[in-house]
Amino acid sequence: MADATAISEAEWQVMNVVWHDQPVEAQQVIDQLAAANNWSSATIKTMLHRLVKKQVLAFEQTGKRYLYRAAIGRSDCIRQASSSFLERVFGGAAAPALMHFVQTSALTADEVTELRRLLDRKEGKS
Amino acid sequence: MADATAISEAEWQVMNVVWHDQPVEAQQVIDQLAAANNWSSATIKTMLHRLVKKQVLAFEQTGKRYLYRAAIGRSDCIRQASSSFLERVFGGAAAPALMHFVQTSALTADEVTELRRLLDRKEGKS
DNA sequence: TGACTTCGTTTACAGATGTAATCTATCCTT
DNA sequence: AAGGATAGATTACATCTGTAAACGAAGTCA
Repeated sequence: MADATAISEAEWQVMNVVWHDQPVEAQQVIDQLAAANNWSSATIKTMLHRLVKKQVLAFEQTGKRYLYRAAIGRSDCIRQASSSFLERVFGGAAAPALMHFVQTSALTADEVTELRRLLDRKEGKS
Repeated sequence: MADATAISEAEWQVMNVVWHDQPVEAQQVIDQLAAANNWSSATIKTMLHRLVKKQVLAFEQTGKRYLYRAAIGRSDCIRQASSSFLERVFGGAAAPALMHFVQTSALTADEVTELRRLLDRKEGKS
C-alpha cells in the first residue's frame, strides 16, 4: 500500500515541527516533542533518521550538527494524507466527509463565513 | 498509540463491506474484495479473524459457517478515524481541514446546498 | 460411507512502526 | 592535549500489518 510518501503518526508530529520552524536542529524537535509525548530523545533521533531515509527530510551539515528541512511540502503531504483518509474511511466520497466534519466540529463564526465563501466560489465554477 | 479501536487500511475495506451487507458470510466479503484488491481468500479470512479478535466484528455460528456482523457502529469508527486524522494532519483544527476538502473536492450542486444548510444551522447555534 | 470441498484456525514471514539503548566520532572546555 | 558532552549512526526488539500457505474439522455429493 505504501504510497509514494507514507508518513506515520509519530512522523507527522516531527514533520509538523519541521514545517513550522524550518530549518531546525534535532534538539529543537526534541525540545518540542519529547516531554509532550513522553519520548526519549533517542526516539526522536530515530524518527529524524527515518524521515531522511524516506526522503521526506533533507539536511545540511554544519560542522557536527545537521540542519533539517523538509524535502516535501506540507501541502503535498496533506493532500496525500487527506485523499488516503477519504478513500479509506469514506470510500472516496468527499461530501459525506465534509458533512461529518461540519457537524462534529466547533467552528467560529469567521470560519463558517469563510467556508460559505469557498462554497459560493465552488458553485460559481460548476 | 493504539486507540481503543484501531482499524487498519485493509481492515476498513472489509468493514465497509460488512457494514453495508451485514450480516455476511466470509465468502461474500471475499467475492467483493478479493479480485478488486488482488487478495487471496486466505488474506481476507485472516482479516476477518483479526477483526473478530479486535472485537470489531462479532459472529454467530450456524452449522459450520459464521455469519459476521459488526460489533461496532460504522459511525463510531468514522468518528474515531476522523478525529485521529484531524489530529495527526491538521493538529486538530477542523476549519483548515474543511477548507482543504472543500477546495480539493468535486461537489455537486446539491451537496453544496446541503453543506450550506448545515453551516446555517451551525451558525444559528452559536 | 468414503472422497471432496469448504470454512475457520494456525502458523509464517517480511516490512513498517513505536520506542529506545548503545556506539562512535567530534566539538568544546579546561 | 585530555576528557567530557553531544550528535548522528547502528542495533534492538516487540507489535502491527499485509499477505498467504497449511492444517484440521465438518458438511456434501456420489
